[in-house]
Amino acid sequence: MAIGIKISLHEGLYLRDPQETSLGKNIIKHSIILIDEVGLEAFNFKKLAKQMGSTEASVYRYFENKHMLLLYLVSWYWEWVSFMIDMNTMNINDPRQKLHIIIDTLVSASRENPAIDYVNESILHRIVIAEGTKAYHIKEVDKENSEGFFLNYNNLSEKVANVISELNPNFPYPHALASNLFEMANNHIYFALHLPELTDVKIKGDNYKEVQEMLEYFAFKILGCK
Amino acid sequence: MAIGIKISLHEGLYLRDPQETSLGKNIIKHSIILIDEVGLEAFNFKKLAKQMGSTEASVYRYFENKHMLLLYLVSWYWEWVSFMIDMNTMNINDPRQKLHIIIDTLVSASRENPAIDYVNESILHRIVIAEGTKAYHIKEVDKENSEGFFLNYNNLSEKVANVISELNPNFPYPHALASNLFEMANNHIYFALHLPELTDVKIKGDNYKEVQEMLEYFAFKILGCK
DNA sequence: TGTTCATAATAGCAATACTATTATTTAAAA
DNA sequence: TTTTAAATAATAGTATTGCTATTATGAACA
Repeated sequence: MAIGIKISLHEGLYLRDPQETSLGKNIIKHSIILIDEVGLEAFNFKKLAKQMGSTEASVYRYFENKHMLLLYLVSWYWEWVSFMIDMNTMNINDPRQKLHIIIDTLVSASRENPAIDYVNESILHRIVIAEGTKAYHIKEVDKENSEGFFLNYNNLSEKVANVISELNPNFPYPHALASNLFEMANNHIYFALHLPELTDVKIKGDNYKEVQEMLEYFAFKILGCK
Repeated sequence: MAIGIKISLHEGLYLRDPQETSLGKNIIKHSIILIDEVGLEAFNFKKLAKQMGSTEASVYRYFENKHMLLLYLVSWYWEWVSFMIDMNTMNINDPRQKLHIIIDTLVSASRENPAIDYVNESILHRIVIAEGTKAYHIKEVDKENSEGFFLNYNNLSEKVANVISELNPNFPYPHALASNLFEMANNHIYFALHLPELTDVKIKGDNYKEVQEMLEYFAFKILGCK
């Protein structure tokens, strides 16, 4: 099943492209597992190196620090979602149906057939849910945004905003609705699992159906078509 | 203007109640200023102690670590918002009008007349916007939630959910809409200032009018009353 | 007047976030 | 096949962070 996909990410995110070498791929693979396991705060390059049988200094030759590694992983995730949306909406013209597919992809991107063996999309999804906002809630946000470090997220927002505007050209907040759908999808999965007082949906096993239904309710109601 | 308000917070948040001593109040005051200035990542107790002319060890006798201090500040903020909502909706019965006031309070809580001299509500609002989600995006979230560390946020969510249900008893997602309004309010202020591609609203000076209008549009449209 | 309590001052230690240096392996070029 | 370059491993080291312990000072109070 390993099709030859290469997720394209901003060069400024890394010092050496991890997708080019086996050590690089190993860093990606194990960092996903380890961040999920211990959380971003307790995660560091020494533990990562130990776990993958390499050295701290070697990891540092790929990523400047753990913030950049997180940003890389999060960007990877959104680029992956964007790619899945493109695949799933191919040949579909009805914007209404496109938005349905976008929402479906948002909550279930992690369950799609894995095409890249060194990335466990399902665990990566958990990381984005739990740690994703830390990638841009930083003092250097303006500088990093101006350098294009958040392009994958920005582009996806633009893409979904276009579908929204197609569906309802008079809707005044297409970008806000787009980014709100992303945030809501992740937040309410997190809430359902950890802070149930903050939501009304439940998750059984890996069934995100209620989250998906809620997003559809919100999106189509806001857009005045339902 | 200093009315004798005491914001009531969960005892588990601190080791010693900072509201009880002048050193404690100083810790609150200066931590707000310093976190805003350098960001949560670069903030630590040594710098805080230095800035306020005290010692690291003294700060540690009030808060277990910087996570707990952040949680304290965030809880303080939400309790303050909750208090303001209660004040502003006193004697108002129409749930529709209540929701208007809630949204207004959410975006402008920081501009209200400051009643507690050692807390700069306006700066605290910036901290909650920029660092707030880090308070509950942690590995220990389940344990801390079960100990009631997020009660202020949970209670506010419940309060607003009740108003929503009053307004539209058939609406299936009152808690989700409530928490989404909180998150959206803060996110889109942050986006407008730092990641403008992710929103459609603009902020001029300290005028959050467009954010407020958007929240009203979303809330009332979703609830089917507009 | 003595006792208790909070804070200040200082020190110290283990872990973190990096950087530098050298040695070894691998892999491509001549 | 040898040379050379590049990537990685091994090791060490430094500055900062996160936190604890010890003692001294001063205020409060009984």
